[in-house]
Amino acid sequence: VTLNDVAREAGVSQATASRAINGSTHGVRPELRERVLAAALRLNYTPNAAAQAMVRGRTTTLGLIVHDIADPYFSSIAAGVAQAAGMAGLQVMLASTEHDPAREVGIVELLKRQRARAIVVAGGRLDDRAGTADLRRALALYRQTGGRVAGIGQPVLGVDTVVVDNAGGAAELARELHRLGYRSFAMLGGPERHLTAWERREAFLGALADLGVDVPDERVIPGGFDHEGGARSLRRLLATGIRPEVVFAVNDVMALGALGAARELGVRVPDDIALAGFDDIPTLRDVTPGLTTVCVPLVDLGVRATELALSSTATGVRLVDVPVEVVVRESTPGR
Amino acid sequence: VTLNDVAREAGVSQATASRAINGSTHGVRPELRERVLAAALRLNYTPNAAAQAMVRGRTTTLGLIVHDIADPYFSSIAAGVAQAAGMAGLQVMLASTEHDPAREVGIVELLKRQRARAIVVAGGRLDDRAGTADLRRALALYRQTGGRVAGIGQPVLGVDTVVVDNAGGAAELARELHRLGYRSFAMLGGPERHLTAWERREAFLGALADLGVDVPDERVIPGGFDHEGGARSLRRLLATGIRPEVVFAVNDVMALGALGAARELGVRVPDDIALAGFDDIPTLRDVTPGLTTVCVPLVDLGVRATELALSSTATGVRLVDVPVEVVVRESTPGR
DNA sequence: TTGTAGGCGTTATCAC
DNA sequence: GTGATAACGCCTACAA
Repeated sequence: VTLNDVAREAGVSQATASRAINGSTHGVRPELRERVLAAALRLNYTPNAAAQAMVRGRTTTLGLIVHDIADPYFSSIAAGVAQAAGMAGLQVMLASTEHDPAREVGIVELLKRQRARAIVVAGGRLDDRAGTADLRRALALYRQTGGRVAGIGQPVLGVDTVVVDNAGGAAELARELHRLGYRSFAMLGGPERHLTAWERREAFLGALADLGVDVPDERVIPGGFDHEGGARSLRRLLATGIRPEVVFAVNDVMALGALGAARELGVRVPDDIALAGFDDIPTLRDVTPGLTTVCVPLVDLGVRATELALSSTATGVRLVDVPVEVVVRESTPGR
Repeated sequence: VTLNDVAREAGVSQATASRAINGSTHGVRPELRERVLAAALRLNYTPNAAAQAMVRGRTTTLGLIVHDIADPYFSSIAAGVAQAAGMAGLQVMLASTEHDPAREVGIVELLKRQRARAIVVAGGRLDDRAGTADLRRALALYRQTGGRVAGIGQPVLGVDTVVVDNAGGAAELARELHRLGYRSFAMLGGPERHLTAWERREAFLGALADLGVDVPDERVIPGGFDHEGGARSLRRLLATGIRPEVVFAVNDVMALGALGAARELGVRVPDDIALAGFDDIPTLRDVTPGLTTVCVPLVDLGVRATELALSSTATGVRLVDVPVEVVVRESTPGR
């Protein structure tokens, strides 16, 4: 059922029907207006968004690319994006890449096809030339067609980015732990080439070095960026016989994995070993002991990235720095 | 940049260009094909999905309606939907209603406008005539235009539904707790009119009654269906001076809220009071003590609902029953 | 205020 | 095999 049908049913021209239903309230007599609306209702008419998009040349879709929507980190960001997009009258097209870098490019191309108004890329980047370069290229092409883009994390995609102060947060955390009296550290460092993990590792180690504390390489355990990765890394660490006073996992999900592993091994947190994470995901409110971490305003990240994308221009790359804040909880009582 | 541009650039007709790029590989000489593809690449051409959708009369979009994407219950379901939709070559349009029932109707209408292929409604329903009726009507109208729909939860929307066995799970949980030796119960019952909450409450109480255990009304505390609701309800319960042996919160998120409240009040779980929830959200893996609950296969719910929607027909309502399973953990050690 | 007509980018049905 | 040409459903000058 098309606008044409409605017009005929109401006994008016298509133009009038169009104006009555969607357009300029201005210019249509109330009586006709009523008649058209009634006809539309009677016929269960709904404007065809595709047709509208075509003639208007743009859609009201905003694409959101995440690695895994079930991860509280991403779902919090998604909540922010959904919120901000809603305010702007846009619909969110969610794409979960399941950590497959090749899919990201495919998704960008799809969004380009759809003429999506903007794209928010929320995934943390790996430092792999190939994958990132492909995505960069795809995004550049998309922008070339008038699309707007914003990233979250590191400014490595050649687009406007909400930059999380990973280095500052990690350094501050290191200093705080030092202040609490810890002197023997270890780290669950995540993937070697993962940019976020890398930034947090380097800053943490750097700050400790500035304080005269050295962390030998064997105390920096690489591994997955997820729950299981954290668990495995902690097991590996403890298996070496090393017993640091405090362990820093480069994100909360890993820290929680480590916490579970410690529990299984009968290692008490924080009595036997202190533990800290990064992100302050909402899950933490339910965890005992409360996990010391660096609070990243996740929902806000989504909101800001959306706003950034919508206000972005075809040229130039803007960066928005987001401050983070150390939150000390029971998992690092000090000594 | 349109197909026309590409055709001109390649020196062929628009029809040929179309065939070369998208269509029937059959019918275009390899040489021309190459030329067209090269031109398309050079011009950064991307087919306009809106135009395609219009002429084809349908899209590859699947709508997903949830109350709050940041809630682990919904984000797990969303992961399942995303997965299944991906398999079927569809894109997921995520809509978060933020618990606003009026928005649901708006979203359905939007999806109808978009000519979305299907819609999955994941939100638990309130037993409010008005809200549900409006949504029912909107969905019926959508289906009338050829759209496919599946719901998750209770079959009250007049559409194919993945039905969670709330009653069976709650009853089984009651029996299990009884078997563990508990005789004094209380319940954090959620909203009075919330269907899911209602089913779980009734079944739990019914099963206990069958076992000869009575739960006085003052031990069934109504409240919000969320974290804060659980916390408040537990506080209210304890404030009355009642000290049940075990408390059943009608969902895990509420149970976690209650757990936090108990902790604040210095009430130990499970030593002073045992606690059980419902859903088995992923968050639970990180919580101590391990929470006894009824496991609902959340991701699977999303997958099945998606499949159900895609295979649904214009007429008739099919129901898919999903079994649930009681999982006993440390929060109910028995007595 | 209302109607007419052209065009948005594709695909598909025809002839050639 | 390839190329005109007619839809698809809607919006919007422009004309009346």
